[in-house]
Amino acid sequence: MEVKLPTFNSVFSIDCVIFGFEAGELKILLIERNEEPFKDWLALPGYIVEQDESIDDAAERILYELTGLRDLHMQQFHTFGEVARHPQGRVITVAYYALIRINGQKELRPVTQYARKAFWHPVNELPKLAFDHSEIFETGFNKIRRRLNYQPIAFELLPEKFTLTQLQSLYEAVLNKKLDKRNFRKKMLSYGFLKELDEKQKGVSYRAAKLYKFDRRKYAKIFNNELNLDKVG
Amino acid sequence: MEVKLPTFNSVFSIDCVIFGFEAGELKILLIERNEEPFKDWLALPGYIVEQDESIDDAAERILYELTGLRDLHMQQFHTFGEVARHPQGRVITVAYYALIRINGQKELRPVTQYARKAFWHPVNELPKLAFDHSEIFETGFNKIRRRLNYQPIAFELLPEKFTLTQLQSLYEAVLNKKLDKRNFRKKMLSYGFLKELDEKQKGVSYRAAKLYKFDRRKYAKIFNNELNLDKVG
DNA sequence: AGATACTGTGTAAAATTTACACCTTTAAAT
DNA sequence: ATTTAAAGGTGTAAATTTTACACAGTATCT
Repeated sequence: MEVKLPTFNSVFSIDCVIFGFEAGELKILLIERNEEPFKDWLALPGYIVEQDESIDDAAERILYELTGLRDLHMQQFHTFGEVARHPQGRVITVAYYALIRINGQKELRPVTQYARKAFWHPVNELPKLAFDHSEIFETGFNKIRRRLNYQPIAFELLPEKFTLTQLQSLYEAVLNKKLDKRNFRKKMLSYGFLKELDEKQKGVSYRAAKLYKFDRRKYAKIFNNELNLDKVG
Repeated sequence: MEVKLPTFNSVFSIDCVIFGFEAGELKILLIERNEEPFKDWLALPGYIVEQDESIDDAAERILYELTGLRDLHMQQFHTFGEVARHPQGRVITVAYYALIRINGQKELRPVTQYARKAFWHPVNELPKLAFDHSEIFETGFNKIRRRLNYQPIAFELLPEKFTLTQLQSLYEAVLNKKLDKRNFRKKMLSYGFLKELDEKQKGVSYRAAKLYKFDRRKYAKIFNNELNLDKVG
């Protein structure tokens, strides 16, 4: 492939805002950088796109290399292109988000040197991050807050089987407000895409709640793969 | 500024999906290309980002150079990064949209050689466009369709003074469905951000309609600069 | 047996959305 | 002057959705 295009020393990168939900708290994935610039700072997992990979592929690869996580459903949400956002040159970065079940087993283990470690951090009280990563995080958080209302993203954060109270507290964490229990349940169940299981919560020291499952097929059928979880909050 | 980053021959570009509204029809701005590849094809206005400009600045400049239009409120909506989307090399493009009042006076005149001419084309029955521009257009159209419901973008497409029927037919054009006249008016007026003027439409051969103005201040006050024009359609 | 902690449930009032049709006004045509 | 054509402008009742609100039931632990 002959390249005739005018070029300059420029780099595409990817940054990832990965949300998880644990102990009633919303968290994101951070790394501790092991490379200049911003060595030792906390940052979003992010790195440089290769010549022969699409940005979607790059996002998956980079997240894997920096955190050991794979096969997330990542989605681009904004591109940051200020001239001076990177101290070493012109770097335009495409930001992606994903949502994931945090899971004791899944180990976070960077497979490159660029990150010393990767870990979950509550979205409240985030420290200052490297580069413009604080801004990227804010933009991504606003994005999923809005998307919660018309896409079934909540279910990607919960275990496969969950109670209605868990679902509600996730909504409360993302929207940052209290919801009414009876109204929330009525609304959620009315959609018809939650499947009630013949199973109950285990290991709690109080009355165990029923477990539910998100039924992706029914959801797609009902909403033609999108629509209007409006006014849950 | 020392560049230590790994690089490869790569290019950032911008493509613009500019919407206008005229004669009850939604249109977008196309150019006729005067350069290989895709010479003589129709395309979205788009070109390459310079080293020392932010992508937002680049979007404004490029639109101006290819069409003569300036000072639009452009907003990024998606980044396209497939490896082979450009036949001459790796080009990642950030797509922007803007909405504008089409206006007999405003002349469309490219100021570079890259475009032979620029013109408005109805969004229905678009021909095949260069590169992946048809896909970019579709993505942008879906975006504004959704945004219509929670951002005051409709008013950017209409003349400063407009009738409620014009407003309604714009909504109908974007959403591609008929709305009920009485309900539409009730809803729109209930928001309280439309200012009724002491003026009527002129030059029509039937009863002239009242003119209204979008009151940006009231809008911001009411909605804290955003929210919920939900369920107009 | 009692304490603790969360589960699970219904109803009435208020607000919003929907469906629906005809008379009025203006300019142009006759 | 009268008629015609074309769009302007208006209200109400029914249906649906949203909201506000409280307490008895059950599992576990001590």
